[in-house]
Amino acid sequence: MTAAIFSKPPTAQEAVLAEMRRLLVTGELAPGTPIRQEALADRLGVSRVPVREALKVLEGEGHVEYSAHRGYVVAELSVEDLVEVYRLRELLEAEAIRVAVPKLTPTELEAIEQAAADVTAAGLRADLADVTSANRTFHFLLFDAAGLPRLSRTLRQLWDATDVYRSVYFAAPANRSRVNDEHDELIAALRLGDVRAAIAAQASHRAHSVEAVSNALTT
Amino acid sequence: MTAAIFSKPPTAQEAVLAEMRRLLVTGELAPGTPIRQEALADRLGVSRVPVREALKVLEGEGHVEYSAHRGYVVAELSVEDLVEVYRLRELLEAEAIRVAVPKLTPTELEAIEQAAADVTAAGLRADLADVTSANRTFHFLLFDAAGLPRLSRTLRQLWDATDVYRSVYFAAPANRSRVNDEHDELIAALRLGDVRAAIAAQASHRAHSVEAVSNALTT
DNA sequence: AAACTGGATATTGGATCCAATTTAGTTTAC
DNA sequence: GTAAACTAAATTGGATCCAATATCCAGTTT
Repeated sequence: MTAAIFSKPPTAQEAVLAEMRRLLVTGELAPGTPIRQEALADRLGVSRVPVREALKVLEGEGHVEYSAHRGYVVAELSVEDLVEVYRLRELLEAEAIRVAVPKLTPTELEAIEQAAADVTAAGLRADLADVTSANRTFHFLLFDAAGLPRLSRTLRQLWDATDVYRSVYFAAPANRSRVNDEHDELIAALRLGDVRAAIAAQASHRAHSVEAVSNALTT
Repeated sequence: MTAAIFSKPPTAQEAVLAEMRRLLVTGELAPGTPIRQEALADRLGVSRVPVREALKVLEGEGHVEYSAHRGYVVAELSVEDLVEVYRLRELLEAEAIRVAVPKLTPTELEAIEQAAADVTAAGLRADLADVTSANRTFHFLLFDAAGLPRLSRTLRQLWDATDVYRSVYFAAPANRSRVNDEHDELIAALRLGDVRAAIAAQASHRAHSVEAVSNALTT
């Protein structure tokens, strides 16, 4: 009897971390705002200690910036940063696809297709949070299939860095429907085991989103 | 009288972090060993709080692994990990060189040449720690010249992950002298502004070290 | 003898308290 | 009137204390 379904936060730092991530992507903690540890701790019903540990994690991921004795502020993302992130994603996602596609099992492919369907379903419900998370699942099922843990980790960091803007992107129904088409195109390439086409599909997919988001940033 | 030239540790977590990094690269904290927070804190003359914050940073960098209520253990690096790290370096360092070389200023080039000289000098003194740090300075002067902060950050993470083995590599005098030649070759390419040659030089440089280190790992 | 149970011990997780530093505001000197 | 210097408040950094969890070991049961 492998244990109960304990929905669980086994530890407070994790709960704090999860909640802070939510605050960051929803923009409740907006870029540039200083983070008052005590206020945050009170709000989450814990002491400052787990908050500080969570902040150290977020600092490592680049979501907050730290200055000794001065505290943490929510990191800002410039257009240059955005372009850089997408360029790095281009290089690394291509590698992930190169490695993953030849080893894709039918089971993995099926899971990917299911994830794409989830994106579509969430899109029809206009549930932005679900779209975002299903979309992430879709892409990382593929990336993780490469079996390169550090590559996955690095890609996750890069995705995290721009997560704030992903829900903005999915807010437009036009973008949501285009994303579905692009996912289908990628899946078709995966079914054929066509590495080149898969990389190309992922590239145009990425290009569309960087364009949309950088427009949103500059305006 | 603004005090001394910041001999420095403004904060204890940073001091702990620096010391732990040293313990990790020297192998005094060997891969696989559990980290007892209190023992470590006593040893460093601080309480457990700054130790825990430093550990969170190291966790983010992949140097230690964490399990709730079970604590931290020093991460192990398999040969597969090593190969993966070097493959990612290959992709990202090529990009850094592509961007940096065309914008290299004479000042930057001079600094790079100076760093190469420092590597040689430290090598003659057989000062492994200095060789390692001068070597790192040499390469990152070039990478940083690309002006892409996230790329630099990611590359630093990858370098850090294998730092443990770098001093092993430099321990052999033959490796030290070969490294000098390879640095010269890279510098020559930089002087000419030859991106392709610079990438090639960096690639063979990297190939030699991955070969040596993975030999050391398997034996 | 093997497996389970209970409890003692070690270790981590979190809360509270105090110290150190920064920041803002005010005063004072020139 | 401006700028340096001092003071007070806010905020972070660190230490200590207590709670929660895991680990280890003895004892019991089968």
